[in-house]
Amino acid sequence: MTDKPLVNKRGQTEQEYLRTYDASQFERPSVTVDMLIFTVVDEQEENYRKLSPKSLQILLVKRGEHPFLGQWALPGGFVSPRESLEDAAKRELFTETNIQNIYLEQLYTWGDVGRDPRMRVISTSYMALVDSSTLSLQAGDDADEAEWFRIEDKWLKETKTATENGTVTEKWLELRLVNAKEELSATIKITKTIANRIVQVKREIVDAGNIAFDHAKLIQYALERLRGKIEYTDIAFALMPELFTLSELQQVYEVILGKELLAAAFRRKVADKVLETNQYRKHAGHRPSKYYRFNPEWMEQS
Amino acid sequence: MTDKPLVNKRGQTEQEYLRTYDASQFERPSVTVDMLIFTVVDEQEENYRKLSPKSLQILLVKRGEHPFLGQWALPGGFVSPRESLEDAAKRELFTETNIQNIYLEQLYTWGDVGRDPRMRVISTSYMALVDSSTLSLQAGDDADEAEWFRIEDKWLKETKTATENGTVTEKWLELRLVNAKEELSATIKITKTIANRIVQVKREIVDAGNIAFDHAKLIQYALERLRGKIEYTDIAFALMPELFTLSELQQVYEVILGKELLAAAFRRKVADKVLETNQYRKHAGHRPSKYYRFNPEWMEQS
DNA sequence: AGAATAGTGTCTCTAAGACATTATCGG
DNA sequence: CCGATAATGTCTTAGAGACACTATTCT
Repeated sequence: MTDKPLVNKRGQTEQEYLRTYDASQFERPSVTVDMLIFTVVDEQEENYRKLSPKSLQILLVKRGEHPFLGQWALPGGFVSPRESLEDAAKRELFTETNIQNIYLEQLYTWGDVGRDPRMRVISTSYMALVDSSTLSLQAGDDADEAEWFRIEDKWLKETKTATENGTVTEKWLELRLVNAKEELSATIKITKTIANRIVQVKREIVDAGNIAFDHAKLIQYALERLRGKIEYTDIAFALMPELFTLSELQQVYEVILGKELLAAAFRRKVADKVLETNQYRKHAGHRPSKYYRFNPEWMEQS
Repeated sequence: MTDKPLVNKRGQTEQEYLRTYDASQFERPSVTVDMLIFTVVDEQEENYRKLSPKSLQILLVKRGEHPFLGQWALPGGFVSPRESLEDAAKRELFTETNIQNIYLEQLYTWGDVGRDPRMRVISTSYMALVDSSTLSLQAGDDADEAEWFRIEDKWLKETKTATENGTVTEKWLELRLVNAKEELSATIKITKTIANRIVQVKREIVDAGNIAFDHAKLIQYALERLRGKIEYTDIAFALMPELFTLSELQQVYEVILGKELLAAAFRRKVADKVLETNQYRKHAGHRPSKYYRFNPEWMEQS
């Protein structure tokens, strides 16, 4: 940088400083990544004319070791010294699903003390979105005891109280994760405090319902983020196969948002984001629908 | 939980397992928090009739030790074993500014290897928003070499290339941090890859321009998040004093978004979020403006 | 034929953009 | 009076919501 080497108060150059630096002087926490792997799958439908309803699913693994032995947890693991956080997330994703190159987004880093009874653990959660048609090729392979759960949440109750300089709103939610074999149900309390024009949100687990660690909280948070992001970005396409009909796309929006959308408005909204093909989905007992694909020219803002 | 205690494959109960657990078996990274502390201040204005223009500022500290000795860095420090991530952020904020109970939000966790030449460091960045009127009371106190910098960014150039199954957009930005005494200028490249309907964004420092570590990247990211959030949340109020005029509020939006807004539309938009007072800002060489305060009853969606 | 979805047309309503107009001060 | 900001009125435009209507298939 300059001709004269920079020295610190003890007269050391950078090389000297680094040579004598003791990296072990601070006690360090363990760092892990937790994966929130979502997909949307078709449920069974007996009436051949009707569209099969879709459901949002999340991947969990059964714990084979203490703590929380036998309970269900998010896939994840320790970040090794030589890999970046994102590489660790990709590695965990690959070992769990055998899939690469899918949508992956860092969500939040959970750093409360006491999250893990063994030691201090700080963990960063990543959300991955998988197209279920890719997935079905290798469902239930080597992964011991990894299973998909249908995910739903239910509003339970809400209270709002006035305080000296603002309000406090408490909201209770039930998070339900359902499988052919298992049914997990957790209760989470979300407290929103408004004081002195500052909004703060806190999440607490009221009942973990057989979900290990604080993972019920991480799942609820991810679901909220997924809902928020699907409205103003194009992440929904990461859940779709290469070719899809507009009705299928709309179903994906509906199952994530948990409400029905009007077809006319929906089609107007996505019109610029998709490209027509000349293929049709046929043999469905009703008018065939055109297949579309994602339009990569569509530039989302940012 | 049950009468028979759960045991793992080695026949251990949870108590036995935890007693024999070796917490030091994995090599662990250091974890730090980095603080992005923003405020909006009035610049000088000679014409007594005109409103003083506002500028967005960020707090930096001058490094007194290797590495990056003499360069400017974000305030921050190590997370200690007994405090949560958020507590660490609050502690750093307090030691740096003497302020508590302000807006604080976790932004992102940076986990690339080689971010710090001393050792593996993973750091979580937190954004804090400060009302500058509170701040002026204790500006430039004990904090050695902490200073506010006016922050601006400038679009430099953009390229868009078609690839096999999507597009790649590269955008170069200049980040300028200006002070009475110093002027830092960094260049950042943002690469946005769209492949197979999946969007990925990567940030790289092209020229760190006397900003320590990868902090230029963290600052640019925080600025982008601040811009995004001010549009769909009410965080702007965290930057305002208790009483403010609507023109002042509009100025804050304008300086953060970097564009002018139409007064009529702006007033319609914030009308429900504020409460009138019967006080006026006078002696300004023009029609007095009414003071408003934040309306805590205004519920933002979430 | 009829049950179902696919796809379009169009009216209404709301919110944002644009811009003109009035109000009010300090000098 | 003048220069400046404060505050409101109103026309236009864009987009979402609502809903009716037409098109097309398979058993």
